[in-house]
Amino acid sequence: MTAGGRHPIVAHMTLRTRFAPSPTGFLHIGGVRTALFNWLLARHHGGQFILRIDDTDQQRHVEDAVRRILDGFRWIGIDWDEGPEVGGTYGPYYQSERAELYRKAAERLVESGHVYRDYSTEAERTADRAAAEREKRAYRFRQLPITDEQAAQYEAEGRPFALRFRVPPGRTLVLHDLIKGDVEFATDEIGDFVIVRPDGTPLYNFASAVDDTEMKITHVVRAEEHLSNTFPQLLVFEALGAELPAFAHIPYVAEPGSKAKMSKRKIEEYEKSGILVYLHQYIERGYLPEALLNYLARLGWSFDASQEVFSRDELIEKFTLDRVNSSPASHDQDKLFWLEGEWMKTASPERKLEGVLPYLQKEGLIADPPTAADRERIGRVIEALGDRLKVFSDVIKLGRYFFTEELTHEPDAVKKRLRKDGVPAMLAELDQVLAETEPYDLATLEKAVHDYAERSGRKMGDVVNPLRVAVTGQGVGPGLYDCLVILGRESCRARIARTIQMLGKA
RNA sequence: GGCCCCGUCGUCUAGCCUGGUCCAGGACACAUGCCUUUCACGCAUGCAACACGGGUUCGAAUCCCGUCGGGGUCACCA
Repeated sequence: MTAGGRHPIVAHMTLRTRFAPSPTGFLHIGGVRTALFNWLLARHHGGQFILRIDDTDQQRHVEDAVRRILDGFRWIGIDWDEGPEVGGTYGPYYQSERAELYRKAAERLVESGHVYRDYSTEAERTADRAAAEREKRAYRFRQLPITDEQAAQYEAEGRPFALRFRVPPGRTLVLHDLIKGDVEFATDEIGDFVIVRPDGTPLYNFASAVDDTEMKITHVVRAEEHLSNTFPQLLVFEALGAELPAFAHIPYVAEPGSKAKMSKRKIEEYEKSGILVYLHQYIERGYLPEALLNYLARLGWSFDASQEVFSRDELIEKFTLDRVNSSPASHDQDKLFWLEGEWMKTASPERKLEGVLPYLQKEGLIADPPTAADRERIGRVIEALGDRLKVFSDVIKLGRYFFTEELTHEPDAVKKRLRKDGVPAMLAELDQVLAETEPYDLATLEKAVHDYAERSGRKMGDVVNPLRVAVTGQGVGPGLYDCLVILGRESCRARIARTIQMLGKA
């Protein structure tokens, strides 16, 4: 038996891909990337992308988790043709609502003899597994010998049973994976696997194959940890007499600086070192969706030897599976951040203003809703910040002082720029310069400060830097004259006075 | 442990299928310099890799074998 065609992308049929998240916790960027590859493949070929919720294993709080997943996709710009909220002709799209479909499929497999009732208990299986381990042989579940009388008796007792797939011995399965190439797997390596629990709920390897068949999925693109799982699924497809989809197993996303898969247990550790692994963390920090989309697409995929920056449309146009790498890629926070900066450069002032708003409001630095004056000031701050603003939340770190009269001096900057002989006296003179500069605008201020430097025989750096720290409290930031103008004369003079006072005290 | 996948600069990758144009190209990061009032941006330069060992060949990152390393999977999880 072989799976997938050699020319799997067939023109006459519509290409259909799917992403099937289980609604537990948050969306991981590795998961988003898997969804993205599915989506790009569908969009590139004018096909459909389906969202299916794999919720066979849990009951509560599913709706909330699903909503978070959906919101995440909407944010990054991945839309789905069928699935939750939009419906579709092959629904329902929640596995928990597809019980009847699974039951029918299981029934067919029982009738055709591919599946049998397993009355084993957990204790028995545990013992067998332990025995196998002791004897250093692999544990593979096989049907226990059972007499007709026993079977009849169990049935009469109403003894619970699971449905197991009878794996044919001695066969070699071949998968023509679109990324990994041909992969062979011996059925002797596969134990008889459970397809339906005693309570009637289906298991992944079965439900997945049934759904992919029913939903007419043509291309299964998923993370490579499913590669081994594919073989039992192949058996299910075959037993069902279903047409096989093509498979593409993409490498997983490894943790930064390593080839190890990102681990849920290390999330806190990652966050401490500035590594974000959940989609919502990027949203909360004010990343641009196109930057993350660009980054995720490039992780394990490339178009040519040089292009790094891709718009959404360009990705759709250029994405093909044959350019997907077959080895794992580790998450690179620095590269993402660089891409973020590249995309932020393309954002309009209006968009930046809207993006920055929530952070200022959360900090109580502007009114909610913002006043016209707030908007006006934010616009000027954004312009002054320029390329320094990489993610929206940076507005707090970089520009807090524009929105509050509280002046907190950064210790390092004070030490470097203000703790020098003659600085308080110079600041007092500069205060006079600011007081007398008329009009109080960029060009005039610049000339005034220049003249002062010349007059007092100082280098520009020795004037400008202390003055910056005096009015902003920070050693780095936008151009000094931008700061002076945005802050305004009165505020600047007040800040200088406070700085002189502070220097006198310490 | 069995089986399966993977192995090019620190990282993302191009090149590998169809051996020579590769003393291995691009990007991020890092370093230095320029620009500049700081930082960011921009520009220039630099650092830096074919996991190892055999073989095939006139010639190997590219083909073959082995070793080592990393990962996945062996569930009534997905």
